[in-house]
Amino acid sequence: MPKSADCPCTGATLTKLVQPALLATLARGPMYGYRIAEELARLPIVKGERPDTTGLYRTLRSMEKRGLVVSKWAQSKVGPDRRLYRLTPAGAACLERWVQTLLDYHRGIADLLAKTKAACVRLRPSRRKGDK
Amino acid sequence: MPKSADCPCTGATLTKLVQPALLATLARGPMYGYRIAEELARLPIVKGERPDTTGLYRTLRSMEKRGLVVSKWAQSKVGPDRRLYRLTPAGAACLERWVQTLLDYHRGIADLLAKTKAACVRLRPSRRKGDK
DNA sequence: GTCCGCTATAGGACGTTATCCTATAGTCGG
DNA sequence: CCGACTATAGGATAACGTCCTATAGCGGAC
Repeated sequence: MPKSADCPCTGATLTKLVQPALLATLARGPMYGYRIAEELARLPIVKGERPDTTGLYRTLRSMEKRGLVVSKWAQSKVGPDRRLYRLTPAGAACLERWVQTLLDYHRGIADLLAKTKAACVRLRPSRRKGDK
Repeated sequence: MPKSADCPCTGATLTKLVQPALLATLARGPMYGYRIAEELARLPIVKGERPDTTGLYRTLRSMEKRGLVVSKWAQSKVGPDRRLYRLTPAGAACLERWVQTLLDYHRGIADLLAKTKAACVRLRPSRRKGDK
């Protein structure tokens, strides 16, 4: 997704499904990177393994540069300071655009799935006539 | 998706949804790049615009290197020669694995969509009490 | 008290992927 | 002959993902 002019929420690319997940998570209130990683790990889409933190932090920074989130340092009682991220109105608007994009993906993948299944059936007339 | 050891059909990444589309298209019979591009342009997932041909040709080459397809030159009566691609058994197996992966994506996106919608509702108590 | 592990953020390096621009070459119609 | 369409492909660059490493606070084990 070269051209960074348009947000991924326009559906320009399928990568970065992390972004809507991230925005949706931040919509529940301000949060910091490490915690967000834990939250994202629970999503079925990333199933289990916690996302690479380096990538996540970089994504957050780039989203801040694009005005979708803002951050400020906050103290912690149990460890090092945290960079607390908060959704901006632009981020909320972006999240709303994601709804349509995700609907498109959902339909598109359903279509692709149907075509893939059909292709598989066509490819394996393995067990034919008396197939039980 | 560094590690090229595992095929995208394992669900390692969301990029390259072109690949199942491509495999499903080739499952209907041998075809060449330019024509595949036309076919892909009809899919709802890429909606309208024909995919970048450079990327498509490179994807085909990499898939050949991975043994999913094989190619041979074929003459054309209406233009320059074409590189005809054909699915291999490995490619067919890959296509079958894609079914489960696409199912996972389908469910994952549905989940993400639900969470995104819920987040949007939470974010806009805009019109509240008497909202008509 | 020191080492180890957990929390928390981040840079460097590298490989992969996507896309823009350009090059090539055959065919056909005006 | 030149432009449009067909057909494939390299170069360059941007974007993205991930591995490795660095820093630093905190708490428990030994």
